[in-house]
Amino acid sequence: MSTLEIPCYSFAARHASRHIAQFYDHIIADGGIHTQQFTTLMIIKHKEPLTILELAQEMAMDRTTLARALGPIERDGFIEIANGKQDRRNRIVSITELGKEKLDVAVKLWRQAQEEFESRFGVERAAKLREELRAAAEAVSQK
Amino acid sequence: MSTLEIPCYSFAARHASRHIAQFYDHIIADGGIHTQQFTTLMIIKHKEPLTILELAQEMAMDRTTLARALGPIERDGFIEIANGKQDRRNRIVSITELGKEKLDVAVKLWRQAQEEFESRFGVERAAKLREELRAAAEAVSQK
DNA sequence: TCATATTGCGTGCATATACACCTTTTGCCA
DNA sequence: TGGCAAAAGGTGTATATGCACGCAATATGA
Repeated sequence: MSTLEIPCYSFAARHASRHIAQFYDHIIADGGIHTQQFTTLMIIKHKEPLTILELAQEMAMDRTTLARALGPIERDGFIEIANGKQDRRNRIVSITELGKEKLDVAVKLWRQAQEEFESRFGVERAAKLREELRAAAEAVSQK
Repeated sequence: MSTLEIPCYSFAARHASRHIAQFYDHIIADGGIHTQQFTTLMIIKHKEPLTILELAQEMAMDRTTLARALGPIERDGFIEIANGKQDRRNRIVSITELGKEKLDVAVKLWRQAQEEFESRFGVERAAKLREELRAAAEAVSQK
């Protein structure tokens, strides 16, 4: 594989991200949601109720990207988005009972994916990589 | 940042990929192409002429994803896609003179991004991360 | 209190990503 | 050599990603 000939850190990250995401999606897809949606539901469940902006900050994502990602899981009835009472600019996101049920199934599949990844890559090595990815994201995010 | 509360390797990779890509794009954008397009042009320049499938394999990408990514850079005149002579199923990709000019400018900006990343994250550490990303992608790709 | 700045959000647009399905062309072998 | 499998590629559909821009609601200060 001549992929390595361009030592671009961005390409390396993108490349790994694509393949790892595919790996997870192929395992989690049976649960009816994608890996990205799984993460979103997990955050919502543990932090609800919260606004679009708060959710975007929790996930370190662009606000508009996240807002659009909510579309499919709202359409499928996994979350609800209501108008804010105190501040009417806000949109309040919360998980539904159906969403919690989906999440319960997905969590089991996600654990399988996590374990399979650790099995293939190594537990210590995986933890180290995750920490380095977090640090790299932080390094490029600071002004 | 409570992002860390979900120790998902897929989310960590996606998160880092997003932010690193943004970091690179903000530097390279002045050259008129995106980071992903830069990588594509680099590969094409050094491997041309090559088919869609060969290019996709070089970049370890899905064939259809890559084929669509060629649209904008073909439209802008940076590459040409011709029909194969020997095998008429093939589409032969090559870079144009305009594409080479764009690439020359982009390479300079890309080097700036590389150096800035290494400056922020550390040269050795960055090299190690890139290698681990490559290994992780390989680990999840094998059957 | 009113004008203005700020905040929270939605939308249009463009690229990125990949799966399912289809057509065309080629290769192979009975 | 005729038919069928395999290969190369294109298209429809759906999610992911983020920038520029605009609107409505809130906060602020004179």
